[in-house]
Order: sequence, then C-alpha cells, then structure tokens
Amino acid sequence: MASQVGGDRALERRAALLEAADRVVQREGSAASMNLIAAEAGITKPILYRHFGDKSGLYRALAARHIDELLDRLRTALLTRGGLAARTRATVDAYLSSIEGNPQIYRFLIQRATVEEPDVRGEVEGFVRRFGDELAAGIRNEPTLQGISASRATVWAHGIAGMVQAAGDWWLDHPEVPRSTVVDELTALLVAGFDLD
Amino acid sequence: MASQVGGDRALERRAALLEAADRVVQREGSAASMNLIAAEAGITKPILYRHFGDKSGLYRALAARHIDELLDRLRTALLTRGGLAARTRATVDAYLSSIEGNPQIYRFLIQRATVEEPDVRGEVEGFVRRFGDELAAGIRNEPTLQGISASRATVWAHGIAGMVQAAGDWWLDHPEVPRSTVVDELTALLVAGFDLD
DNA sequence: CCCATGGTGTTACCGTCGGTAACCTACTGT
DNA sequence: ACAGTAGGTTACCGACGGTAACACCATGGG
Repeated sequence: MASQVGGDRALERRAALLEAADRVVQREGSAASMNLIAAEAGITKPILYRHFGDKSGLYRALAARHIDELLDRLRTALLTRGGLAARTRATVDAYLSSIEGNPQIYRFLIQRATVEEPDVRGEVEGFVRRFGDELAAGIRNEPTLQGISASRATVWAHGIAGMVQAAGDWWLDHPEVPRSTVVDELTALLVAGFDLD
Repeated sequence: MASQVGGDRALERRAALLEAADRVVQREGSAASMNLIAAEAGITKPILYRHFGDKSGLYRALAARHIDELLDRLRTALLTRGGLAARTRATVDAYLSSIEGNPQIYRFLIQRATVEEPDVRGEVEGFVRRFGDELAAGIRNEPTLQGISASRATVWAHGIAGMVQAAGDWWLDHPEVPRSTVVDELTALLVAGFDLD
C-alpha cells in the first residue's frame, strides 16, 4: 500500500532508493531534501515521488527499516532470562547501543518522522509510541508483574519509552559518559525507583 | 540580544506580536507561518523580522514565555512539603496540568522549538533539556537523596523529563484517561520502581 | 519654513522546498 | 511496423523563509 509502483524489479529499485536516502540523511542530517536524495540516487525528483508518493511516504519507508530492526532487538531483549532487572537492563542497553551505532539516523527519525507529519500521527505512530506499545506488551507478559492493571502498563510503557529516548538523546551529546553508566542508572531507577541506593 | 530594535515602545509592540503569534499557534498548530502570524498581528512580514531577526528568534521568544512559566511551576512543585512521594506527585501533576491547559502550544514547543533549529541546540536548549536541568538541581537538593552521584542525578533528570513529557504527549491523545491516573502511575514508578504493587 | 532624521510600514522580489504535468525515449511483444 | 508501457527528464506551480528598496509621517533644529 505504501508503494506506488508494482512489479518485482520495482522492489529492488525501491530498496536502492532507500539506501540512497539513508546515506543522505546520514551525511546531511535534517537538511536532507527530496532533491538531494534524488541526486544521491542518480535520478530526479519525480521518480522518487512515483515510488513513495510524497515525502511522508519516503520517511515512512525509511523509518520502517530502522524502527523494525530496533523493535526486533528490543523484543529480543525483552525475553532475556535472569529476572526483571536483567531484562530491564538488556532492553535499555539494546536501545542505547542501537542509537549509538547510527545517531544521525535515529535523531532524524525521532524528530522529523515524528513531527513533520501531524496527519500521519497514528498511522506510522511516532517512534516512541511504537516503542511504548511494544513495552506495554512486554510489561503485561512480565512474570514478576502479573496482574498489573492495563492503565498502569500503558502509562508506564509510554513513560519508559520517553525516558529511555530522552536519556539517549542527551547521551548522544555527552559521549564522555560511558554507555554502561547511563544503562545502570536508568535500570536502577526503573527497577527500584528513588528508594534505591 | 534577541530583540532587534531598542526603545520602550518597541517592547510593548514585541509583546503584542508575541500574543498574536500565540493565537496563531493555538489556532493553526504547526502550520503557523511567518506570514500568518504577521497577518494576525495586522502587519506584514518584514516588521516581524525587524523585531525577532528570524523564525528561530520568534520561536525562542515565544518559547521563553511559556517555558519560563512552566519551569516556575515545576520549581514550586519541587518544593512541596511532605516527603519525596508528595514532591514527585506535585511535580508530575504540575507538568501535566500545564500542558492540559494549552496542548497546542506545548506540542508546538516540544516539537518545533526543539527540533527545527539544530544550530541553536544548547542555546535555547530544548524543552526537555531545560526541564531536565531543573530536575537535576531538584534531585541534588532532595533531602532523601543526599549524596547521590552527579552522573546519577543527571541521567535520572533527563530520563524523568522525557518520561513525563512522553506520557503527557500520549495522554493528550487519550483524554479519556483521567489526569490523576497518569500522575499516580508515573509517581508510583518513579518512587518505587517496578517492585511496587 | 524647510529639511534632515528616524521609526513604521509597504511592495516586490530571491532562492529553495515539496509536489506535479507534460513530454520524451527505449524496449518489448504481436 | 506499431502500440504499449516502464523509466526518465524538463519545466513549471504555490508556499515558505528571508531581504532590499522604497514610502510615509512624525519630530526637531537651522
């Protein structure tokens, strides 16, 4: 439904265009424009539009790759054995190591893809939202937290998603802080709250 | 330094222009353009530019009002008597009731003012960042948490800021959930972590 | 009385962006 | 030889952020 052109060869082309877009975002950050992306792919704008409909469509497609990959990692981390603290730690670490590997892209996704398209709110569902939904499912399945109320799971999930995202965003600007420190502190807060220490 | 024109009458004008901008943002959301704001103020673009330099300048001035007011409320809430849980609850509630009163504006500030100006990162400091700094100070002053490490206070603060913001953002789209529920759940998580309940 | 000055405002323009219409070209099967 | 279609381009549109240039109308000295 996202693709504007059918056929099997079109899919390869699509993938190639997305890789070009990826490179441009990585290089130019939020200055990535349709023209630049088209140029990077060695073509011109209208082709881009034939494939993705509009800018939102391209962003969606671009986001889908990275977000799906990230969500996969989070889903895996959510299954870590060893107790609630270990699972929490693994999940936070999975998020931070993902954004560490490609800060430019993730900043772009969090900011641009979440903001620039108020119309798509709920269709793509912002980054943090999907992270939140994923977490809500994880929390509801958490053995230690059986019987948790639905509203608590939901509020917690979206809150935690924002927490990890904001701390990660801050951390990208403070690389002198080791990732393990951020992970440790966030995990401690989530597992035991202020009362710890 | 933000103002481009001196004089005392200019200050009243500036305030009037900001109020016009406020109305437009409230009405049009993120579609607020310099032209629209100028029209709302009964003037044309160049005057706006004489007063605020550029779009970033206007946004900064617009953000300053609301953010300063919000930070004041948070600062007050941070001084609530009655123990850590009460202070936490009051602070979270202060944030949520602020955004509830003017969702359109706060969405705009969180998104636009934080994003649209990667060059000013650190000058205006995004919304969540300043919230985080304020919280970090509050946490360091927290009697119950004396001796907390600097890195812990900082990471926690930015994490909590993002947590409350994200939960608030989600809540704006789910008004059927009472504010007190969101406040209760977030407070519980912050104070005692998962281990509660 | 005239004219310089400075604030307030306008019109008209520039480059760039997202998006589209129209056209062109080559390969394909019949 | 001919239609059809995938793939591509040029040239344009309206709207945006931003600016240059000009016009108005007070004031206050010479």
